Amino acid sequence: MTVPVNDAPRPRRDVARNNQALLDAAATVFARSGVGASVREVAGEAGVGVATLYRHFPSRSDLVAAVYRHQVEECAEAGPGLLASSATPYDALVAWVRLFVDFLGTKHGLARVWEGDSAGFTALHRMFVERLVPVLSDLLDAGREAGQIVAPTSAYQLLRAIGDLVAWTSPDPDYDVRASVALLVSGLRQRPPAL
Amino acid sequence: MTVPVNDAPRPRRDVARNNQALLDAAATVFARSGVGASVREVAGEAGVGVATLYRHFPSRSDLVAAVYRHQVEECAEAGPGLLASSATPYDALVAWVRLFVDFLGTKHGLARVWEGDSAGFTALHRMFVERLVPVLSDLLDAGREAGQIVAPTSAYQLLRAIGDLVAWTSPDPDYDVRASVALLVSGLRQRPPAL
Amino acid sequence: MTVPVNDAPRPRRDVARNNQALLDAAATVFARSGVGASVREVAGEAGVGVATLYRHFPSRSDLVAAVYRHQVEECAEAGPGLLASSATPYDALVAWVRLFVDFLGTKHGLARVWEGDSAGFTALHRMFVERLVPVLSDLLDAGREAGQIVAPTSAYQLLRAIGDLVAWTSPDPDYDVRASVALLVSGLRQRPPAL
Amino acid sequence: MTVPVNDAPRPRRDVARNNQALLDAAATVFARSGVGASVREVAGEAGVGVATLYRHFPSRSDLVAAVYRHQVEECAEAGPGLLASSATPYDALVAWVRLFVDFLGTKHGLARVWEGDSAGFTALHRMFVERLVPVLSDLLDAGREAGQIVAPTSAYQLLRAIGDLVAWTSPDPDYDVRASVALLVSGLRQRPPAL
DNA sequence: TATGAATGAGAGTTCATTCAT
DNA sequence: GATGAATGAACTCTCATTCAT
Repeated sequence: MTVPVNDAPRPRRDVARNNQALLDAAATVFARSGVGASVREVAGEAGVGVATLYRHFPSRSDLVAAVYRHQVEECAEAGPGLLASSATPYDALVAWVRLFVDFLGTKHGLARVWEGDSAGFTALHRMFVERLVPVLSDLLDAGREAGQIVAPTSAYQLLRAIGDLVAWTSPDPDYDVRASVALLVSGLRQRPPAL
Repeated sequence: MTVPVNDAPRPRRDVARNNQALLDAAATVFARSGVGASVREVAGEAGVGVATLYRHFPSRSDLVAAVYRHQVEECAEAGPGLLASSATPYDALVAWVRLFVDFLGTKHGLARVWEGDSAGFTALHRMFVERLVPVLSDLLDAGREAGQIVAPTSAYQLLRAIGDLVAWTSPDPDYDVRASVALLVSGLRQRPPAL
Repeated sequence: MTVPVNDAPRPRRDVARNNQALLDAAATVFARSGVGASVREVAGEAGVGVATLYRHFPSRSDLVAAVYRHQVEECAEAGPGLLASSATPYDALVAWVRLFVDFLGTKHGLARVWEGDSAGFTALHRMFVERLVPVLSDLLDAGREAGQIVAPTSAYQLLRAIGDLVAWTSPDPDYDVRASVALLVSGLRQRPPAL
Repeated sequence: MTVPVNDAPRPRRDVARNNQALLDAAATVFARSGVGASVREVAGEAGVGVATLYRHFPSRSDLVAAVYRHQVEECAEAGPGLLASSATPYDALVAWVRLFVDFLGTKHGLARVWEGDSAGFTALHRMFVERLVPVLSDLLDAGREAGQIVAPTSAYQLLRAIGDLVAWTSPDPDYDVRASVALLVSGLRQRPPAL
């Protein structure tokens, strides 16, 4: 009798190590030079050859998505809990947006997530839509049901607005991104003007 | 024999012509390919050599600023009139924002205006601050005096938020920039949540 | 305890299997993508790792030679028979050339056999010279003895000419390699012009 | 009255100089490393940057064609004269082939001219067909009319056969390309065997 | 003054070969 | 013995900017 313990042999030690090194390096480099950083810079930071980077992440899209996957997941998973533990749905929404802003806050150039696939952001774009939109949608629904939210804004629309606001963050002492996001969220409480 | 009548002689005819041709070309190209368009594309569109472009506008910053100067002026000048002709200061603010959004609407990649001088946007940045911030400031003050605006948002803060929202516009049928801006403006009517 | 019965123990079953798989794969791949095909393609076709390929055939030269060894042998062995069964030595020569052309016909890029070892063809080159030149030499001698061949062309010279003609075959509907070879062989029947 | 001396202003001195330097360099490098040599090698040999090479010759095809244009022209132009000055059409053919072989003789890797456009030889291929085929065709026709040539070989077919024979020339003391070509041409004098 | 050719660094990507597992 | 991940040099091509004409 044959007992296939595991179809896929466990990954080699060094492969896993490199993979992690690449993710760490990419995170560092992306934070430093923006998401458009050169592949060489990332590989160099990780201490591996460029081809190794290509082996692990065939397209830039894959790398970008991989780098942010964990954080996207955390964001997505936090939604229901916040809804349960907050005083009101609107409070939950605010709390979740805070989380999302914290996540995006340190990344440069992440606004380009929204540009179709022009720059290799398709995978991350999809992750955002697939994981985050439903979560935010639930929060908005709850807020609407409670009468706290009246603006007819879709989850995607709001997510993207926040994203655009936060993602191109540049160090400007006279500008407070979080205040802008707060303004935006605050706008949900009433009918917005026609523009 | 040459007699320099004047220290700053009026510019030669062809120089002026080239200058205008370059501005027109840049406007066209920026609208088509974004502000990051290649210098060759602009020079080619204007029908002049690249070096001519460099002579007229030593840095990209200068070119970008020159291209948008007129429109920035128009925006700035429209402020007082709107305040006078609108039913309420808030209405005037909304109307002015509409103008501003219209202005930014057709440019691609203008978000970079806010990135210090990283991509040569310093001059435009300064124009925005010098001409537009005071105008928007007046509008906000009026709204506040009328009790219509309560959020403690500075003119610069608001300008930049709108800019970030509008400028990275990519053709996404599921996203409506103006709706996001409306949300933001609507948020001015009450105290925003702490974030 | 290990008792080495034999200095050269017969190869392990799987080793032999891999060897054959590699040869088959190489034949397939060479026919499809040319002799310059990537090592990964060959290894992949064989279903083994690249390093296995390198173990079996340390240099590309070895692989190429091994792949064509059988066919070279067949060609070599057919010579005497043709001489015996053909009406005239010249007919035998033509028949043998046909065989040789058939052999080369399906391989791409085999002209490089003649480039010293630049691309790893030394081993195959040697096989050609050692096995085929004598056979062709006999055919030429017979033809000469019968008075059918008068051009002072050596076997190596002729072999190589045919090889160059046939081997760089590219799919060109306006070109018929066999016709060129026929022309060449036909030239043997008289003194060629000085060139 | 306007007298347009020349619509296109005469090329700048340095441009012409660079152009020539590039052609010379390419000729040198092609002779040394083959036609597949890297663009950097050519640019380096010419003492210019790679981009300069790209400006002058946008595709490899253009460079290759330019390098050999003069010689192709000479070959083409020599045809009629040879026909007039030779004792017989066949002698003229032989003389012309000699010229052609001289031309191809020093180039490495020129066999690839015949590979469709796979490697950037399209332009040269076209030159060969357009300029040389008609010339060779006339020679063959004359030979046929004189009864000296009987093989039903087209000019293109013959040109290509010679090309394949000559072009992959590698330094092999035991092999004489010219002898092979002589054999081929000699074959034209009678019906070739079926192959 | 206007031109566009020259520059050279840097981008992404591929591949034969080696080496740790 | 077999594996396939890692390597790093090589490739083509592009661009903002400078400089000779």
